Formats: sequence, C-alpha cells, structure tokens
Amino acid sequence: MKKTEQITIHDLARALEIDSSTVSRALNDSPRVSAKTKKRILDKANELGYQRNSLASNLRTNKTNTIGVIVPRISRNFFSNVISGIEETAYQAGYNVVICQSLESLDREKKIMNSLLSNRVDGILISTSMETENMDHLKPYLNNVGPIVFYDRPCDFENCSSISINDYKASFEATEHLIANGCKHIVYFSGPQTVSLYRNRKQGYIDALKKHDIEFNEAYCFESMLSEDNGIESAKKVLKLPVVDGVYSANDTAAIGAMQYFKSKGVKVPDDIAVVGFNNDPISGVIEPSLTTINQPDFEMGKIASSVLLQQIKNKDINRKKQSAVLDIELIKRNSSKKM
Amino acid sequence: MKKTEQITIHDLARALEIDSSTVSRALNDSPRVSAKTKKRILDKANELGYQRNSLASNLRTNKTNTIGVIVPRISRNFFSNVISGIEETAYQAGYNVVICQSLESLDREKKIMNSLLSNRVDGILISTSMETENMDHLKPYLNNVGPIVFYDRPCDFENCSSISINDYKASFEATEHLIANGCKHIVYFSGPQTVSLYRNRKQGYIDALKKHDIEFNEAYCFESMLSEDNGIESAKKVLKLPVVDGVYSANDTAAIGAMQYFKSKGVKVPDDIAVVGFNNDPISGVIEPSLTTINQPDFEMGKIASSVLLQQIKNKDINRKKQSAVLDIELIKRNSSKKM
DNA sequence: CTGTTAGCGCATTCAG
DNA sequence: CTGAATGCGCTAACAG
Repeated sequence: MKKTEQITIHDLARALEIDSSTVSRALNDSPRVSAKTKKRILDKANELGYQRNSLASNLRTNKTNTIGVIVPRISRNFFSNVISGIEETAYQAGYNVVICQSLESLDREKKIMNSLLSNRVDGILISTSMETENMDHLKPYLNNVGPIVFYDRPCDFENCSSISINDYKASFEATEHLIANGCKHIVYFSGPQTVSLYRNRKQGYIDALKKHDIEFNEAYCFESMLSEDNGIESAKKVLKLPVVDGVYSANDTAAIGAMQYFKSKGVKVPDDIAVVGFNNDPISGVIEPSLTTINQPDFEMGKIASSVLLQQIKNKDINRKKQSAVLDIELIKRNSSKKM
Repeated sequence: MKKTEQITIHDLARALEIDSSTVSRALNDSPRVSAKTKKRILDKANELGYQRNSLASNLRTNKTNTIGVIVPRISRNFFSNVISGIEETAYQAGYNVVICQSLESLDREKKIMNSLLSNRVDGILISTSMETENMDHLKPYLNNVGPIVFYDRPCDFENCSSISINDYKASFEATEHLIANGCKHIVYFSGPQTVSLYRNRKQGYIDALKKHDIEFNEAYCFESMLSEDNGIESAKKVLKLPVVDGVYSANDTAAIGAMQYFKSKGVKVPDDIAVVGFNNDPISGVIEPSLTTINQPDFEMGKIASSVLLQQIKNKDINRKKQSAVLDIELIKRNSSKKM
C-alpha cells in the first residue's frame, strides 16, 4: 500500500483548466464563484480524492480552528466529563479540540504549552497541575497567540477568565451535613494549599466547624496530593486516631483509596465512620449507596468554559475582559451517617 | 493584553545581519553551523521571544511529529490507561499525541478521521467505535498519508497491524472460574457481535460451558452496547430469570451498572450471585473486594501499539507489513463465589 | 560554515 | 464571476 501523491488545488485547477484561486474559493464555498463551476470543482475533487491540507490553510490564515485543553488527568471522572462538555460546544462551533494531560506535572505542563504554542492553537483551556505555583510559562502564549481560560482551578490573571465552582460553599455544606448527622470528630483530607480551590475547601471545613463550636484540630487534617495511594495512607492514620466519627475528603480519588483500606480492615463505612467526598463518579453509588457526595457541574463547566473561550477567540484582542463564572454545587445527601 | 507581532526567523536574521537559512539551521541544531553563531542566534531568539511556527515547518517537511489516537471513550479506565502507555512511548520518541474520542459513534469517527487526515498527522492509533462495521472511512488516510495501527479492537486489513488481547482465552477462563465455583446458570452480558472482540469473548463463554457439559441457553445471553444503563436493564432481566447463580459481563461498565441495580434491590453480590467482569478499574476493589475480574494489560498495550506505529512511520512505506501482537491476560481471582 | 534561491499548499489582494 | 500575482514561515537543495 504505497503512498500516492497528494492532490492539491493546483491539480484540480489543471484538470479543469481553470485557476487554482477559483478552486480555493469553491472549496471554501465562497459566494463569488458560480454554482456551476463550484459543482464541477467539487465533483473533480471527489473524483481525484482531493484532501485539504489544513497545515497550509492554517499557515496562510493564521488560524487553526483548534483549541487546546490541558487537563491534569483524563481518567478522573470529573475531568472526562468536563472534556465532553468542552467538546460538545467546540464541535458545534466548528472547532477541533486537542486534549493534553499534564499528569499533575509542571514539567509536562510546560512542554504541552510549548507544543500548543508552536502549533498555534486558537485558544487554550487549562486546569493547572498541582505543582504549578506561578504562571510564567503561560505568558508567551497569552501575549503572542491567543486567550487562555481557566476551569476548575482558577487564576487571578488580568484578562483571563476562570470558570470554577463555589468550593467554599460546597465544603461548608458538606461539613455541616456531617455535623448535622452527629459527627463531632471529623477528619479532613486536604489537597495542596498552593491550589486555591483546596484552600477554599479547607476554609469551608474550618468555618463550618467554627459555626458549630467544634474546635479545629490540626491533627485531624491530612494534607496530600489526594491520589488513591494518599487516601490509603491517610486512612491508616485515621484508624490510629482516638476518636473519629466522620471523614471528609477534598476529592473523590483519595476518598476511594480510603474506602478501599477501610473495607480491607473490616471497618464498616459508613456505619462506623461517615464519609463525604467531592465526587462526580457514578460509581460512587456502587461503592456505597449511602455515601454522601458533592455533585459538581462538570459537563456544564466544560460547556461554559468552552463557550467563553470561543467568544474571546472571536473577539480577537478587543474586549478580552475577565468574565469569571462561579458555578454552584449540589450536595447529594445519601443519609450517610448512622446517626440519622 | 494585545497580541504582539510574531517573531520569525527572518526577524532574527535581520537583527543579526545573517541569513534566515542559517537561523533555521541553528534552531534545528544542525551541525553545519558554528557553535558561536548558534549561540548568538539562540540568545537573540530568547531576547526577542521567538516561537517556532510548527505549521510552516510541518508544511515544508511534510511531517507533523504528531500521532492521532482515536478512542471510544476516554472515561473508561481501560482506555485512559492505554492512552497513558501510548503517550509515554510517543513522548520519549519526540512525538506529540492528539486524543480524539468517538463516543462509539461512527459519524464522529468519520469526522475525526477527516480532521486527522487534513492535519496530516504522521500515523493513527485506533480502536473503532461499536457502530463501525466497515473501514472505508479509513482508506483515504491509509492510502495517502500514513499507517494506522489498531489496538484492542483488531482489524484484518492488509498492511495494518493490530494489538489486542487474547479475548477468547480470557473469556474461557473467566467462565471456567465461575463454573469451578459451582455456578451452573451463568448469565452472559454480551457486546455487539459486529465487534470481533465481543465475538471472541462470547465464543470463549460458550466453549467453556460446553467443556463442562452445561448447555448454552440463548435466554441467558443479553446483547447490548454494554453501557452502564444497559447493565442496569440487563440486571433487571436477570432478576426475572428462574435460576441465576453467576453473571459474567463482557465489560466492566455494564457490570458496574448491574451491581448498582442489584445493590439497590438488596441483592447481595456476590453472595447471591457471583459476578465476573472484564475490568481494569482499580475501583473494582472498592465496589466489591471479592469480585473476580480480568486484568487487561492496558498500559502495556498502549506502549506496544505506539511503538509499532512509530516503527512504521520511520520505515515510511517500505516494510509496512502486518505484525499483530496478541497479549495475554491475567484472571484476578478474588474468591468471587459463595461456593468457594 | 554561510548565503542564495525556490517552493511546500493555500488564501487573498488586485485586476479585469 | 474568474485569473494573476504574492506571500504565510520555514526548510532544503545548491553554491560558494
């Protein structure tokens, strides 16, 4: 199966004895070419198996019709749902989407930015990695190429929009839910405090305790990267604490790890320990139908982020003002605690 | 934040009073330019914030250093692990990866093929959608642009390699495992028989029954797209059957849906019903630590598929012979049945 | 080691 | 409505 020569608009032009510029116009459905010649050209294109070369077209127009999405991990249910939302909106608007995962590594994130930059994607949607503390590696793209919109993990750049959820409120309510069910000794699995989202969630937890006159205890707060393994380690520590009647995890991945460990040790969840976790995984209902989770508007977030970005791409440089959205969450109460 | 002009190699050349071809060579680290001028050029590039335009470069060289990956769903754990394997190998070799999900839709798959074709990616890795019955939409790419390698869902094209797992054997062993644990009435959740992988799995199930003198019963075999909802529907049917002591699902997604339904109806799994499912999700240990699953070599499959493709890209057209690999699986026995 | 020249495939002026 | 001419940014002969 040997590569045949690529057909170009010039080949079509020669075959029809017209000029390539006419072919180009026809292929782009320009109104400035007669229906008759248009049909001739399209037919010939089909006949010869013409395939447009986007590289050339993009180079010429300085536009790729593609947006880049940087995501920490596609395997996390929350993110794969966001991606589906992004794709839906983007495809509808005629844009392609390239998905890149940073795996929470700053180094990978930098390399990805470089690649998206040199490939001149029209805009970027990003949820920065947990290692990312400053945003310098985003500037070359932002200054020279196109807009960047942050989703889930916001950023306070001038001229950059962020779409996030109301983490503070969600966290506050989750904690209050445990308290309402009689929990007083609530362990909290926290994420890196470099990430604003995790700062907000921790604050929500602390403030909810305070409101109900429960003292915040540093020993009940474990900070980690919230991987599944981290969840398992944290669970071990939980079992060594004197009294624990509630666990609240700042994400689902760590919560799942912890559940796994609890089960392996015969700790009944949530009969012995009530658990709440940020969660978008339908699987949670399988793990423990009575587990209380926080339903994040993932798909919707993707759609909004995508449409904000596309808007900014359309508006070119004018009008690229910060227009951040904060989405509300929904606490799915599943009667998690034994005390209900 | 207004877009500044893009710096090109000509700008660098002018600033240094040399020719742009020398700049180009230096930027590509050609040995044919002195270390001194190389440094001058690199310094200037940094100073002016030069950013390579891959579009132009790719157009010129007729090479994109990018491979396309078409995947039915990134949210399925199996596939996201395959992708990680693909990325690891590809990045090491200096290739970029663009991930596209077909969502099991032939229509989307066609559109994706078109986009990858017009963007001239150097090669494609594909697991075709469940709706895909013939491969005509792959031919334009295959004939004119580059190699395609199939993973997980193989294809019998000439000149196309496939990387798959030994589905027949895995399925046979899974069924035997249930039988060994005393199950005689085993429901089977099957996938579309258009997909060879699902044909093989079904055959493994049937042959294992036969070997143990259990009659294959069409009423115990439900065919669906194996979505979570399909799993729930199938589970409903299971509960209406006279005797069932085992369920074997051809994938994990449907198994999870079924488990969910069983739990909601108070059916204890696997105390009442033993379940086996193809599964790569670490979460399975949480759902039901005693669930028996089939451990597919997902990450490894990605690495192999990727390296086979890169090999073919390097070899251009010569030597693109079929070189399919069949990976073996591992049955993770978790004492699933009550009868053990 | 560096410069000259040409062109990848396409889109867009400007003429007619 | 169509054609001629130009160049997007880069690389690759071919000279020197």
